[in-house]
Amino acid sequence: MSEARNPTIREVAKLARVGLMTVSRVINNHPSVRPSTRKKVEIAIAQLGYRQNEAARLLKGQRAKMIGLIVPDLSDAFFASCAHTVQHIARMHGYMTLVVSSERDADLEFQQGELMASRKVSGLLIVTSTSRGDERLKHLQSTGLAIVAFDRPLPGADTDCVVVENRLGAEEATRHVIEHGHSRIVCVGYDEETYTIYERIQGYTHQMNASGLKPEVALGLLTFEEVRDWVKHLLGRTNRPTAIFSLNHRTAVFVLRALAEMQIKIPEEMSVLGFDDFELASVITPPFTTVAQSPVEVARRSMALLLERIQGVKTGAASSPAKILLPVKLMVRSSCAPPGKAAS
Amino acid sequence: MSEARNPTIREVAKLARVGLMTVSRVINNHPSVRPSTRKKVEIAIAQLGYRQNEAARLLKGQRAKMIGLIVPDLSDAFFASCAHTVQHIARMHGYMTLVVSSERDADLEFQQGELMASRKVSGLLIVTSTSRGDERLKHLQSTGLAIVAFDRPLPGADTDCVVVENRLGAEEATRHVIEHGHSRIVCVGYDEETYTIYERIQGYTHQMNASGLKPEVALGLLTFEEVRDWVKHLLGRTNRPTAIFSLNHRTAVFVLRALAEMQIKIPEEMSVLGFDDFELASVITPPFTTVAQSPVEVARRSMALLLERIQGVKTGAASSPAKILLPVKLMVRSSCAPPGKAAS
DNA sequence: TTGAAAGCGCTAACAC
DNA sequence: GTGTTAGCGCTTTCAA
Repeated sequence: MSEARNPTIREVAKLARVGLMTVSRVINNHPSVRPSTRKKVEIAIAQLGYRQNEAARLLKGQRAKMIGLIVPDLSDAFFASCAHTVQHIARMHGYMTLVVSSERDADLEFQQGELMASRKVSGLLIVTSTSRGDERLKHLQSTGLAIVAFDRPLPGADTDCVVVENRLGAEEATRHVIEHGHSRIVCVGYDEETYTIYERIQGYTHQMNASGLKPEVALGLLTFEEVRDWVKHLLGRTNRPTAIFSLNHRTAVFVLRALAEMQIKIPEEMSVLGFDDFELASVITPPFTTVAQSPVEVARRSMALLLERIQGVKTGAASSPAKILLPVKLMVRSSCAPPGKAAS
Repeated sequence: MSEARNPTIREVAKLARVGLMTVSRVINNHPSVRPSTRKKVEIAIAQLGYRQNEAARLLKGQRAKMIGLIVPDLSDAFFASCAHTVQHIARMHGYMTLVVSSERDADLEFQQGELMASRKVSGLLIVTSTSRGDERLKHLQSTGLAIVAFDRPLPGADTDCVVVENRLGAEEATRHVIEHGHSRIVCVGYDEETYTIYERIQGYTHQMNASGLKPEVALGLLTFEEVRDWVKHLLGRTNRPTAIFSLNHRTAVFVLRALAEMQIKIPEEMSVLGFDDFELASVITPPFTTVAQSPVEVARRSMALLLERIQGVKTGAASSPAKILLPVKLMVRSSCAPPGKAAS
């Protein structure tokens, strides 16, 4: 139990034979310190292995060198990748990252956001699970906290925001299927409350209508069993759909599993494609066509915005919120083909 | 900019018409407060929406209601799942979670661990990337910090530790292949420095030897290209191996990809199995046989230990370190079969 | 059982 | 350019 107490600013001052404030100024890069003095202090700091005590700074009203990250589900590959990148960049800039899974619960999200704010984080990065109309988190902004929403805008959004071209991506995917000659294309997803899904539905619907086809959207399929039953039902229909477009990863996996279980051949008997790429998409049989978005890029841009905003808050410049729209990419693989005879 | 300053203990005291200390005692559940007094204070607290200022507590030498989590790579599905669970449980107990990816860099890991300690986290949960002989992190323990290692023990370990039956799992997997009639079974992984891989190699080797077969281990295959070349070389050998056992997820995916690219049929022309289960293992063709471990369970047990230890540190009881060994499960699917003619 | 005083390590405001 | 003073909100010590 060698209670090696950390050296304080006072000890540094004594060793460098200067006043407390001089040390403080050196630490905070205040300009008005003579270079020679600065040198002395820096040497003392190095010698003692001095490090700032954040608690003391906080008590004086400063913000912590921490940023908060709230995502719906940290065990989701997409968000995990975002978190990884966020944390990495944060570290590069001297911040640590407080991470929370909101479990897709708006109340929890709000409560944890407040908690982070009360911990004086410098900024908040958030993939919201609130629905339209829930603007509770926004008020944190007025306390001078930098906030960036990503993947989905914060309702009533006047925060910086980074999202991808969900609508365009879904349109392109739908067009891709249509160009293969399909006309009965259904799309599946859970929960149109979620901004991303909602947007993708819009894209899908728009493209279907533009091509004179009738859109058909299935929602609320949360478990594998539900998806399987739905697929089964689908296959039994007269004039059954010949293509399935899944609006999110989870559902895509369920569809694939269900189809495999029923020994339906992809793409001969059913074309399938999904939104959200995944590592094994090109490894599975057949290689799965998806709309890919880059979690790394989303996180990178979000952090850049946040860091800027943190600077800005410091210098008092509350510029108007930035809106960044990132491209997606249709990864054409082999799960789409012209509708086969079996399906006609 | 409604600078709604948080109420302080002083204001609560004034409102409740008691001294500062009484409020402090109520907050900290100190026994010697008359129930009636306590009541008054509690009402005042509720009325003002008072919350403790952690910075001030820290300054007085208390620990933060935070725990630190260090993993090699947060974007890895296994660790992401661990992080999710850790964070969840931490939250349930009133802690926030500081997360760091060490990028498999021992120096970074150490540095971030120290940083967390200087932030006065209550406990540290860590999947180390240090190799045998690097005991730098251990000294943090002597400052009274609760530490639990999981997935891998901390070198020179006298910390609590939660790991899985890597050795037994590898043995069982190897036996499974042998029972299918294979005799030329190679195993692949990256880096035998990593504890888990090392253990699995031991298990594989032990079982091979026990069955009178010659073990063959390929290591250091980090990129897809390297794996592909290795697989290609393997297939060209006279008396080529008939089964590949991958010791980690990443390599397994590469092997699968390489085999698919070369149009080698699994399991007819090559049996394959891997350590570490993944969501799509049962969806891909053919369903992939793996040794599964539960990240949720690993994280759950680790957090339980950490929470206990935090309590213990508080009450001064430094019990001897717990070592927990969690079972793994061989998920028999269809990627292993008796060696075919093509391979003989 | 309760309260008053001291000070944790730092920085903002003001002197020099 | 540099030092001195006064707290930030809390808990620890000691006195009542």
